Formats: sequence, C-alpha cells, structure tokens
Amino acid sequence: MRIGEIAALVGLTTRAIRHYHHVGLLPEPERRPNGYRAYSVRDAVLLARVRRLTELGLGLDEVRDALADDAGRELAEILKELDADLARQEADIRERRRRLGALLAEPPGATGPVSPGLAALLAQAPRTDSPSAAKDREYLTLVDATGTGSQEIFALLATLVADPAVVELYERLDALAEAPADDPRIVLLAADLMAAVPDELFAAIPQDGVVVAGLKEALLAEYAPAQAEVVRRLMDAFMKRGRG
Amino acid sequence: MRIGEIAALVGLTTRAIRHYHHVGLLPEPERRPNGYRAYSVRDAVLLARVRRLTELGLGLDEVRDALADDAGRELAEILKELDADLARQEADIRERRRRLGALLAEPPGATGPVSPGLAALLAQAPRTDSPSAAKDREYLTLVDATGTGSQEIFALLATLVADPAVVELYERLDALAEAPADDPRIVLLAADLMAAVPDELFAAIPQDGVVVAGLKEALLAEYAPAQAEVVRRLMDAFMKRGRG
DNA sequence: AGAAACCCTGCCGTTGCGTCAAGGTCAAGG
DNA sequence: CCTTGACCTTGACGCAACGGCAGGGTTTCT
Repeated sequence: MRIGEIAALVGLTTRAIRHYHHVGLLPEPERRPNGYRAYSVRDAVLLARVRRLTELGLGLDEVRDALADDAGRELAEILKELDADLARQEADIRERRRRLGALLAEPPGATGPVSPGLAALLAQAPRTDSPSAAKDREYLTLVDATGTGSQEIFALLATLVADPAVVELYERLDALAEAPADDPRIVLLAADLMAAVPDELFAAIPQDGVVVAGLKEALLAEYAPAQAEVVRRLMDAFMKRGRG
Repeated sequence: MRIGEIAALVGLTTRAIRHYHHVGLLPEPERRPNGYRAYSVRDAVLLARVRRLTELGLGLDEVRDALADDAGRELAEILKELDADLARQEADIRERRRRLGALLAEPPGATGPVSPGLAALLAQAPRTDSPSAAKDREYLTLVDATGTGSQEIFALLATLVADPAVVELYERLDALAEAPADDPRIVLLAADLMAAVPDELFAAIPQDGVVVAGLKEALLAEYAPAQAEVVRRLMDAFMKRGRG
C-alpha cells in the first residue's frame, strides 16, 4: 500500500502518518524504487491501534510506550492515569458550564457576577452619578472579583452607605476636582469622612491594606490632586487605626 | 502598580499579561520613567474580566470581542456557542471514558477490543498455530478495526471455520512456504479452498474488494511466492464471483 | 556595597498535526 | 507524444496560550 491508501484504510491523514514516522512512533517502512513508502498489513494493524489510543486521548509518547511490545502492565497504568485525567477534565467542564449558566441567566449588568455581599451593598447604595462614587464602585467590584475583600466588610459598608448623608460627602469630594492641593476644604472633608466611618469598619480593615502595595498608588493616581489628598488621609488613618 | 503587583492582584502571571499586550487584548499602559509598566485600577478591572472569561474557556480573540465595550449582544452569543462547545466536549470525554472502561475491564488480549461478530469468529476458530491462520486473524482484526468488514461476513466465516477441516487447509498452505511458484499443489489447494467456501459468503463479499486497492498487494506480499499464488487465485475468484 | 527581588525585551519550546511550497511519478486521455 | 490530474517526496512555517530562559537594568533591603 502507498501512504494514501493505508491512511484511508485506517482513517488517518497522510500527514498524520508521516508525523508518526517523524516522531518515531512508527518506523519508516520500506520504499518502492520510486521512493514511495510501501506499507504492509502489519503497519495497518499498528496504525489502527495508534488511532484507537490517540482517540482515547493519549499523547503520542504515551502511545509509544503503550505499543512498546511489553504493553501489558505499562498500558493499564497509563490508561488509569488517563481516566483520572479525563475525570478531572470532565468535572472542570461541568464547573465551567455551571458558571456559564449563571452568566447567561442574568444579563443586566455587563460587569459580571458579584458576590452576594457586594450585590447587597450596591443595591443599598443611593442612586447617584457622582464620579467619585463611580470610582468607589469600580474599586469595590475589583476587590470583590479578586477575592481580596471579605463579606464582612461589605456588610459594614452597606450600613454605612444606607445613610443618605454619604451622597453629600461624595459631592464634596467631586467638588475638589479642580481645587489646588492646599485647599482648606480638604482637611474638613477628610475629618467628616472619618467621622462617618463606624469603629467596627476600622477594626475589620486588614492591617496590610489591600494585599498589594502598589494598588494604593494606583488608586490615588485616579484622583485630582486635592481629591487624592483627601483619599490619602483617609487611607493613612485606616492604616494607623487598623493597626492600633 | 507594577506588572507583578497587578498580576498577583488579579491572579495571573506577569507573562500572561505581557502576552495579552502582545496580542492586543489589553493596550500597553503608560510607562514609568524607568520603563516599568504602570497599571491603573481600570486595568485591574479589565484583567479580572479577562481572567474570568478565559477561565470559562474562551479563546483570547473571543475575549477581545466580548470586551469590545459593546459587550451586550455579542457576549451572550459567544457564551451560548461556548456552552454548546463545552457540551460537545463533555459528551466526548464521557464516550472516551466509556471506551477506556471497556479497555480496562478485559486485559487478556493485547489486540484491543473487537466487534462481537469477530469475537465470535475467533472463539469458534480451532486452536492452531499455523502461520497462515495467524495471518488471517491479523487481517480480520484489521478489517474489523477499520470497520471495513460487515458483521454478516464474520458470521458466515464463523460457520466456515467451525469445520475442523479448515485446519488441514491451513496446513497445506503452510506447507507451500518454500515451494516454487509453479508447484502443482497450488492449483489443488486453491480448488479445495474455493470448494470449502459457501455460496452465501461469495455473495456477501463487496464487489470492490476491500475499499483500498493496495491492500491486496500488501496482503500478497506477506506470503511466500507459492502461497501468494494460492491467495491470488482465491481473491480473483472472489472478485469474479462477487460481481457475477 | 552586595544580594534579593523586581523589571525589561526578545526568542525558543510545547502538541499534533494542517498547510503551503516546490517539486518527482504514474496512469489515462487527446 | 504530451498533457492533465492524482498521487508521492522533503522541508518548513503556523496554531493557542503562554512557560522558560538569556542577558540585561532597577529598586530595595540589609
């Protein structure tokens, strides 16, 4: 048989068979005078076996081991490993499909799924289009997505934002967008903000901030100078009180 | 944030993030004076989304589409496709595990699983260590594995080999191993062989032989000249009677 | 001041072939 | 006889999503 014929017979492509030769899975057969590969019935039998095994999901080197004429013990081991591997993959796929289903179920917000704690928090928060509030929501969504924040903190924050007075605080922060870094309102706002934070929340803040040091700078970089000053004061206070 | 920080935050490797820049999934952020990438909170949010989507199994270009700020409709479509794809994969894996289980269940013969028809045939066949019979078994295993043979033919063959007289025929074929191509026993054996084949079997042979022309030559190449002559006569007869 | 722990830009390796590219070979038909 | 067309040959690049390494600079801690 020529390569195309044996390929059609066992249901492989010529390219695959040449590949098997290349990687040493199947030795190169004799050649005809014209250089064509001349395959025997035994080659076909071997290739049929190779096909069965690769279709089961074995890698080519595993197939090589399994075919190494000492098949017996070796093979069973490989197959058991493979089955375990497939079981893992299957569970994996099921988990993914589960999450996919959750995603497909609720298409309102494009922000993706959030933990129940954060969901409650966002539901509690007053409807405002303050840019600063938007930044906060973005930040909270991030810490939620990264698993950095605890449900406890979200709960405490929920009681905080339930107070309609926070809207005014956000507006005062927004108002500092164009202000210089030494604007007197900075100190006042920082003090009022800290006064609004209940003690339990202070206690709940993890001492090393938010796991990643650089996140603090990145956060400050999002604000105008005067606003950043307010946020910095708040964060410093959280750090100190959190520790003490 | 530097790349290592944001990577730790969202749970990716720095290498992956750089890869995303490279393929245009996420634009390169500003650089610090020293050349380090400087990431913002928004980058972290984006990367968190990327991670969620890739973990679901989306390819990077699909993620790119899904993130293209028009997310809404596009995304749901992609996700539904993905779910269908995962369903296929899951079924696939289950099928593979099923066959794996079958393989693990019966480890006696290393030849792999055979169709019920062939199994019955092999069980019926008398125990002989005739090399010619071994060739036949190999050949039958091959056509079975490739799905080239029908269960009907196996059944007809089973009735044929149930006759203990076939052993003698095989032995006469073996005896021709060293014979010249014009040995008088050739004609006799060929005639006896054809006489042993029931008419139903002739009728059941597909007219175009065995799908692949070259298989015939390959088969003949396995025999010594005199034996090949016998086999060739048999095959010719099959071809002619099969058609007529 | 030196080591540890970062960061940078390439470039090769992985898996199992698909897909050209740039040709030889062979059987059949005008 | 010459031309298709369907085969065959070797060789090399492409793919998906990064991992790992080389060879170098920066920052930071001690």
